[in-house]
Amino acid sequence: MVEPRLSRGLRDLLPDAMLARQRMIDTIRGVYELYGFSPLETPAVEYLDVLSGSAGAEAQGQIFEATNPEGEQLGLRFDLTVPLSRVVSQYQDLIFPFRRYQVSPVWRADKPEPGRYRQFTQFDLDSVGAESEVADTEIIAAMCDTLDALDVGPYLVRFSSRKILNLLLEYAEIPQSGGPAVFRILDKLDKIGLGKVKLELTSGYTDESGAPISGLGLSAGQVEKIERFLKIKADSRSEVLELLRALFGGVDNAQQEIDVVERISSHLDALGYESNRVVVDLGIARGLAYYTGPVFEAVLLDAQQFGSVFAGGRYDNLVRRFTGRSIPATGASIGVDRLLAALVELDRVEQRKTSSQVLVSAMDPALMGEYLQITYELRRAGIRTEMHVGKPKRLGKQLQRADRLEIPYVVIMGSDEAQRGVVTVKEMLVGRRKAVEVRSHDEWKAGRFGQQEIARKDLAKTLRLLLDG
RNA sequence: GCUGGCGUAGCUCAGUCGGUUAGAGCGCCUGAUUGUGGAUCAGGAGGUCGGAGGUUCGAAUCCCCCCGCCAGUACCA
Repeated sequence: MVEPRLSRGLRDLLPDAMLARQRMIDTIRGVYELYGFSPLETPAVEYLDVLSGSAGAEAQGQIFEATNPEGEQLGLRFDLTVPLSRVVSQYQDLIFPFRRYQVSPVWRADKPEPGRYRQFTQFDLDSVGAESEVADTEIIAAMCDTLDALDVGPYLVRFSSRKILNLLLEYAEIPQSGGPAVFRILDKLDKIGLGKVKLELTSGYTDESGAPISGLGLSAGQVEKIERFLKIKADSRSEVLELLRALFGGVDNAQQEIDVVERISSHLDALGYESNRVVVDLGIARGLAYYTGPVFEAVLLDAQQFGSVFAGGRYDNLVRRFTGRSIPATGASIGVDRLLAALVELDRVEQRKTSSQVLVSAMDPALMGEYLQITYELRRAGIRTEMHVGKPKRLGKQLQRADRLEIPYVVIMGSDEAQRGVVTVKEMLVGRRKAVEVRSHDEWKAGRFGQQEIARKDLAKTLRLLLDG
């Protein structure tokens, strides 16, 4: 015997999880198609060198490796952006800008943690070949429209630009090569607070568990400049940008880079995406390794512990390793599993165990054909219907199934109903509500809760009304 | 990766000075009720005590190694 089991970090998505998830994916797809993006699918497995070159040394350990029968080294994709850059490099006769969406699982050999799995699904939206910040604007607007369509409650999209962070390095007189280390610390601002960020930028400290955190060794003057940058806050995007212009007054090229962000902001203003949901937040850093321009991320304000559920940015250099030249690209990615987990936590998704709306029960073997007729009549009327497919046995078992699967209606027809040309429709919820007050089983059985008899010919019409009502 | 805690039935757990046949609650199955899902009652199934090795007349219990899970911490293109 083999023990049925999954390797760590992997999980099954049972029907109740899948129903909510598929509804979510359908909603997102609807918004992306409204924007005129087109679908793309790529294989889960790629050549290892196609995957690994872009990611830097630390990514290597996170790739699940595989081989094919020819003995070639392959790996499972760890994001959808690298396969996209392969595709746009490989099919140069695509019509650019290539605007695509893709929803697919990706694999990372990380240590699994709550809400974090080794296989998870991303839903990406990207424009490849568009240099203009209009493309970035569209991505941010699509993020808002998607979150609205998903009815996630209050959220905030924050954006900034990787180039502004590079200007910060210049302003604080930190060599560009020190950028990643500095940004990684700034990225923790929300989590650990300004005090610890400053310590980590300078001398380091020892945390509560006694673990030493080493510092970067920046000078007090440098840290003060960084702090001044981080403290830029204002009610509107344009005020933030004005303060930034003032702070970076003496930095070369600063005004042009700020102009880019300003143009995105004013496009968003013109479209009605205002500072109540899209803000310029200079503290956001994002993944950093391949972003070259604007970066964005969205958080749900009532579920901030889930972090950013939707994030992205501009990455103009990613295809260079395939083609030798840069193609501008910008996009964003939804962590489908993380966002769904947040919505479940917020009780903002309907959780069902089946899509069935009606169960047609079967009691009398002689009426099997009739049960099938009823079932298909309902299906052809667009009502999601299942029929009792086992032996026609105890009605109680069949009602129990409807109860457990939360199927709202059961159609009951025995020989007496059949003779009279009627069927019984039972609304399960009524009995479920009554159950708390009913004491004796006889009373429960005799109650026939939520049942009504209707003419056989009116069945589909009646159920349609009940379901729509 | 590091530190600590924990692994006993589908789930939550009890059971260690080593001692007969490893228990409970919930859940599941069957019946009371072959036309009524809740409740109740009766009966039943379900265990390599995480795995391998060791000590012992005897190990769920003690020792060693490994694996897994949980919490914190680090990392996360």
